[in-house]
Amino acid sequence: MMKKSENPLRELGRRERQIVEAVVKLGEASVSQVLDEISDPPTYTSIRTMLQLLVKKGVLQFRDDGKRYLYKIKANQDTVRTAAVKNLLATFFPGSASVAIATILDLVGDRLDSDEIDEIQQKIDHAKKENR
Amino acid sequence: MMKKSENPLRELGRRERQIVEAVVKLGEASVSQVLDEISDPPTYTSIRTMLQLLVKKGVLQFRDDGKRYLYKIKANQDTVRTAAVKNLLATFFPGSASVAIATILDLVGDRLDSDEIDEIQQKIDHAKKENR
DNA sequence: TTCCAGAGGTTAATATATTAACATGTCAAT
DNA sequence: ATTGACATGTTAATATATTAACCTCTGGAA
Repeated sequence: MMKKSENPLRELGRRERQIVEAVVKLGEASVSQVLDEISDPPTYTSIRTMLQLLVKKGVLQFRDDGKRYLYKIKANQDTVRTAAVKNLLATFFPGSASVAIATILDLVGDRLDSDEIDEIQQKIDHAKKENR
Repeated sequence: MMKKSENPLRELGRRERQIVEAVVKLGEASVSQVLDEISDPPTYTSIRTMLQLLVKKGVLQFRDDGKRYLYKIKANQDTVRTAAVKNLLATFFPGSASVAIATILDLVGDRLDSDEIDEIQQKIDHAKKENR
């Protein structure tokens, strides 16, 4: 039924979003790690409060790791990624996914290794076949 | 110099962001159009207030169109798109741009027309050459 | 001509996000 | 054993985002 907004990041305020994105990027993170990841951070305590809040909101979850907590996003990583991509396409590249891909390639194309290129090539070939 | 945060959307609250994204998606939009674009909208007046605020913050600009205003994002579209892609990659696909592309292809691959596929294919070929 | 729909101007109330103070516990090094 | 670094628990103050009321203006329909 897809309740609670299909995008786990849409309902967040500025700082909340920033913190969740840091956690997503790190995969799993302690308060300190989040603090280090943020460029214009508030105090340690403030970040802690936000992390707690995000847990209460159901966006993050946490577990014990010795004496500290490690936080990570509650939703499945693939779900999160897919939602992020969907939003990117719908908002910034409506009806032109190829331009989105072109933008990515322009940004990082020369840093892809051949394995990755092959992988993409396969997907393209598949798309070609589907489309024929 | 890249002041004022390299990403024009990073500093925004929940609703602010939602409204800016609607404007970006529409390219240029009136208050009513933004209202129609939002799934859980507040009142017309509230949206108007937010649009004004976003203009004051320098995120949007507006112009007369007969008796109403049309709003659009202030930054160059290409800048906005690039920033969005950069953020997507850094946050959700760190070090794996190819997975990002694969995700896009999985989402819309079967809806790409052959022109678009060719375009992507060219970019891939180019990347292959660069990488050799 | 009157009236209504739909636009913008201004200002204030409210809700929420954000920050952080203060207190306590624990472990490791001295 | 004491101290300092680093962690959490709790609670409150503050800033900001968000909502919307109330007003005027204008053009077209009745």
